[in-house]
Amino acid sequence: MHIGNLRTALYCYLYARRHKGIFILRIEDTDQERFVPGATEIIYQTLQECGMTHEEGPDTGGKYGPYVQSQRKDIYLRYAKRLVQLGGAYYCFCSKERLETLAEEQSGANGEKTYKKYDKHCLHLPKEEIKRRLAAGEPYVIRQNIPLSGTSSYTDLVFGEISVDFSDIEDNILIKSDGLPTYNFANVVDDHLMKISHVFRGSEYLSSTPKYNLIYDTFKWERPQYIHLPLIMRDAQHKLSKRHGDANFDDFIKKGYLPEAIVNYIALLGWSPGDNREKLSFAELIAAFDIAGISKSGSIFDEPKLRWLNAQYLKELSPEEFNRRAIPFYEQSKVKNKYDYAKLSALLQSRAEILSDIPDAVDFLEEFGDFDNALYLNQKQKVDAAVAKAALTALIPAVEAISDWSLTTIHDSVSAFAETSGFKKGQLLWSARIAVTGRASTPGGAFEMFDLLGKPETLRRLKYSLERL
RNA sequence: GGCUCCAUGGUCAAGCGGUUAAGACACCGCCCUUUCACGGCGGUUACAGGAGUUCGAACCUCCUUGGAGUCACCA
Repeated sequence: MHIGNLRTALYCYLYARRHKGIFILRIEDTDQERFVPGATEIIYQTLQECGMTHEEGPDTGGKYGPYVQSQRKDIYLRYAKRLVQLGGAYYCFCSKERLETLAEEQSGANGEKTYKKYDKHCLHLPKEEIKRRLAAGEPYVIRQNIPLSGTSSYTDLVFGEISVDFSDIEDNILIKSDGLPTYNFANVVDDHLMKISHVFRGSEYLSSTPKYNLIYDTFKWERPQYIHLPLIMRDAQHKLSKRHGDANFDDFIKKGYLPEAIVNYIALLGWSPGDNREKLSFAELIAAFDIAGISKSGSIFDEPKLRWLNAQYLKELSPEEFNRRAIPFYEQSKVKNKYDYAKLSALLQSRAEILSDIPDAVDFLEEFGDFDNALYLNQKQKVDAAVAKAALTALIPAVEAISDWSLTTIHDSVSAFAETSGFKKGQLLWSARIAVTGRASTPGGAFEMFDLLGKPETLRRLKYSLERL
C-alpha cells in the first residue's frame, strides 16, 4: 500500500473514531486490466498492522454490501440508465478510432500539445437509432452529460470554496464498454448507497469533484462533505511515487521501521495537532484529530525525520521486544548464529534508528581487515597514528594479563592500567576501539567491543592493527 | 496551453490584524560518558516579490513570480 493512500485511510479512520462514526473498507476494482493478485490481502494486512479496524467491509460484511465494486456491476448499470432518463447521461457508440481522429483534429497547428474534449456527438442521436443499435448488440459506453455553460461550486473542508466552469469539464465515461463503471460513477453511487458522510481523498480530485456533484444533484441526492488532502511529495517537484520503489508501507517495514512510527509520522505529514507534540500514540492521534489542522500545501516526505521518530519508538520497546524484532536482521548479517543476539540487542537498542541499520552495525564482528589509519585521528583526545601506536603497544600486555574475561574485569583492569600507563584513559580506549573494529562508529565503547569479541580475538586484532601502524 | 489549487528556515510545521515569528528533524558547537552512542544544553537558517487596505500586516485584497494537480473506456 502506497504511503499516500495509507495516510488518506488514516485520516478517515481518525476522523471516524473521533466522531464515533463508522469506518468502511470498500474495494474499488473496476479496472480489470490493473487487477493485481494479492493486492486486497495487502490492504487488509496493512490496515491491521497499523491498527485500523473497519466495521464494514468485504471480509467483515455489513448492511450495505457487497463491498467490492466488481460485484456491484448491476447496481451501477441500473443507476446509469436512470441517469440517462434524467438527462444526466447518454449512450455513446463512438469508436476508439473516431475519438483518436477527434484528438488529432484538435491538435495544435505548430505541433504543440492540445487537449481534446469529446464533441457530444452521440448526445444528438435519435432515440430510435439508439434503441436499434443497442438491440443489435453494438458496443457502447455511457457518458456523463455536462452542461455547456454554467458554473459549479462546492465547499471543501480543507480548501474552502472551489468553483469550476462546466465548459472546462468533458463528458466523461461513466460506464465502460465492458459494462463496469469508472471511478467517476462508482464512487458517487456507492457513497450514496453506503451513506458515506465524509469523503477524504487526494487533492488530485479537487477539480473533478464538480462532475460528481452534478450526478448527486441530478439524482437529488445529498452531497457528502469533501476533505481533499494535500499531496505527499518526494521533493519539491515530484510527488511520492510507487516508481521510486520506496513509497510503500511494506518497503518501510522491510527496512525495519515500526508501524507505529510510520503511522505517527504520516499523521503529522499534512496535519498538525496545533501544539508542539511530535510523538503521539494512536489514542492521542484520535483525540487530537481535527480537519482544521490539515494543511493545504503539499508536504515533502522526509525520511530522516521518520528515522528519528522510529528511533524513539525503538527505544521504548522492552528489551525482549526489541530483540524479537531485531532477530530477522541479525539473521541477514554476517553474525548469524555466531553471537548472543540478546547481548547485541542490549547495545543496539539505543543506537539503531531503524532495524536495518543492524547488519551493517554488527558485521565488523565477523569481518575485520585493513583500514585507513586516519581513523585513529581524534582532536579532542589528542590521538593520531603515532599516539595510537604507542598506546596499543603499552596496552596489549595489560590486556593479555586479564584472566577471567568479562565486561567488569576488562573495565577494572584497563582502568587500573590507565592510571599508571602515562596515557590518558581516553587515548587508550579510543585507540583500542578503533584498532579492534576498524570503524569510527561502533555499537558500544572499547570495553563492550572487547567483551563481544572475546580475549583471543581481541588480542589478535590489537596486534594485527598495531603491526600496520 | 486551459482550468483548479498552493506559497513561513534545507524539511515537517505553529501562527487566524499588534508575537523578541513557536516547536521538531537535519546541520554545527558545548556538556556528559576520560571510548561509540543515548541524553542534556546552545547556535545558524524563514514570512517568494510588488502594490494596496489599515494607526498597524506572515495573517485581508490585487498583481507578478515560482510550484503542484488535472485535462483517460486509471483510480
